[in-house]
Amino acid sequence: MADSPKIRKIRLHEQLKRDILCLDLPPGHDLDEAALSEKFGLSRTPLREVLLQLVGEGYAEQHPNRGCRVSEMSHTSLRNFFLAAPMVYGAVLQLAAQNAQPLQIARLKEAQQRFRDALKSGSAAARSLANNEFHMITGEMADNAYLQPSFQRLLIDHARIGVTFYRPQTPEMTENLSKASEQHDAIIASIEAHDAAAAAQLSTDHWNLSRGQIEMFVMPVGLDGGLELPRATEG
Amino acid sequence: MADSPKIRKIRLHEQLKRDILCLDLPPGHDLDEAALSEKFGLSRTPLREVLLQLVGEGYAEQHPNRGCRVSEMSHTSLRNFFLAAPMVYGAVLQLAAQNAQPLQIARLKEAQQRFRDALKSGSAAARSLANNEFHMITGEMADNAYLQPSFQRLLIDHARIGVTFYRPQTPEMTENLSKASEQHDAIIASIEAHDAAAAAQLSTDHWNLSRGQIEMFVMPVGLDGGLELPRATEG
DNA sequence: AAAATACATATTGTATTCAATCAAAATTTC
DNA sequence: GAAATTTTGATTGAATACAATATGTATTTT
Repeated sequence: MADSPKIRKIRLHEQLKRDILCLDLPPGHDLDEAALSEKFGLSRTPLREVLLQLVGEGYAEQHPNRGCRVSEMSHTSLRNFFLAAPMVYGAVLQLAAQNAQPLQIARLKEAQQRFRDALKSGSAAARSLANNEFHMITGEMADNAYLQPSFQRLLIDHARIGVTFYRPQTPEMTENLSKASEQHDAIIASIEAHDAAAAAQLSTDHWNLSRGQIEMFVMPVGLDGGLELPRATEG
Repeated sequence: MADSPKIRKIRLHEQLKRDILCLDLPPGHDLDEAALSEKFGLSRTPLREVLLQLVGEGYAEQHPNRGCRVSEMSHTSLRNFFLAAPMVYGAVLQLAAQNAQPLQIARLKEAQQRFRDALKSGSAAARSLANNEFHMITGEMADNAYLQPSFQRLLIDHARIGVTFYRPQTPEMTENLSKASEQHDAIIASIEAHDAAAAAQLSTDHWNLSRGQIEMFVMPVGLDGGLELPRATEG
């Protein structure tokens, strides 16, 4: 097992990204330099470079003299997410359909297989990470350096939202997950056919499904029946 | 004149950004650590952090064991730029119209004044930088952390393209510049009126004007008259 | 003479050390 | 006893020293 500082640095980077995506490192969590430095066997200098990279990629935020923290997720960011995501996702999938290379399509199919596996046996985190990988590949396919940065940031919070909200607890939610998987298959087909229009439509559909799922969590149907509510108090 | 390492670091960051935007540091130019370190009176450690930040912001690219270079601009990137820019610019201006704060509007007006000044007296670089500041403020107004990264990257290359192509050499090009200035005024008005639809339309107009100007350079009208052309040969 | 290999040099990457800044706790003063 | 100030501990930021990697040149071999 090769193990050099360079390898450790890459591992650290990958590990932190995964931990942030699946909320093992929750929003706002302090990324302590000394602790991480010791844990990953790297001195603080290369470690800080990794943290700066994460900041550049949108995984973390830097506060002067206060170190780095995992990017926050507020109600404001959620709203902005819903505003930007449909547009960027649509554009990316259209371009993906136009530009996808055979090798990338093969990788997309593999990712989709992993997503299917995660649906059966995995946790919410595993599903979300697999879904993230799938969409990351579509981003590569689009091959547009100007869209990529926003797309990447959207994917970060899409994954984190997914971990939070995609915990199937009702039959309808489980059904939605298999629908999402079917849509992935359709997306692959549209990309393989280089059908940009179909890809755009599928993007909309996929997005609407995702949004519906999230809405079920954010705005659940109220509970029926005889809860004894305390009298309202000011304060 | 206060002068601490922190200040020098910020100055270095600002200076490099400006130099890259106005092509004083052209695409592909090597950002030598030792040289910059000496020039700005900083050790290599904070200098490297600035370079990493520039990489994260899209100003530079990092190659393992080969240091950092100013981001490249190829025909591919130009095409991708034209694909992404109208969409993102439109979205940003709409959101700017919705969300702009009075203080930001005041700053936008100041930026527009500087743009007007640059039109009269400045160089192509000065005009492009002033234009860049104007649009940067609209990006702040939009206040959407997901769109911001792509918008920022577009602005970088918009500025660099501007320096290259916005050198008025014909009356029509000069006329275009004052049209652009008028459009800025109209954009300010639409933002101040919180009229998102008007802002969207102006974004399209502004973009079309910009694209037309660039096209005049990329695809100039052919030269008339008696050039003795060699016989066509197969390549 | 051309190609390949080895060596020298320059540059990047990492580690360690030192300085500055911030937050919190304890002491002093009102 | 409460508020303000000083002091202390911890953490971030910068500089220097060291190691590894790559490129270019020179020498050797075919």
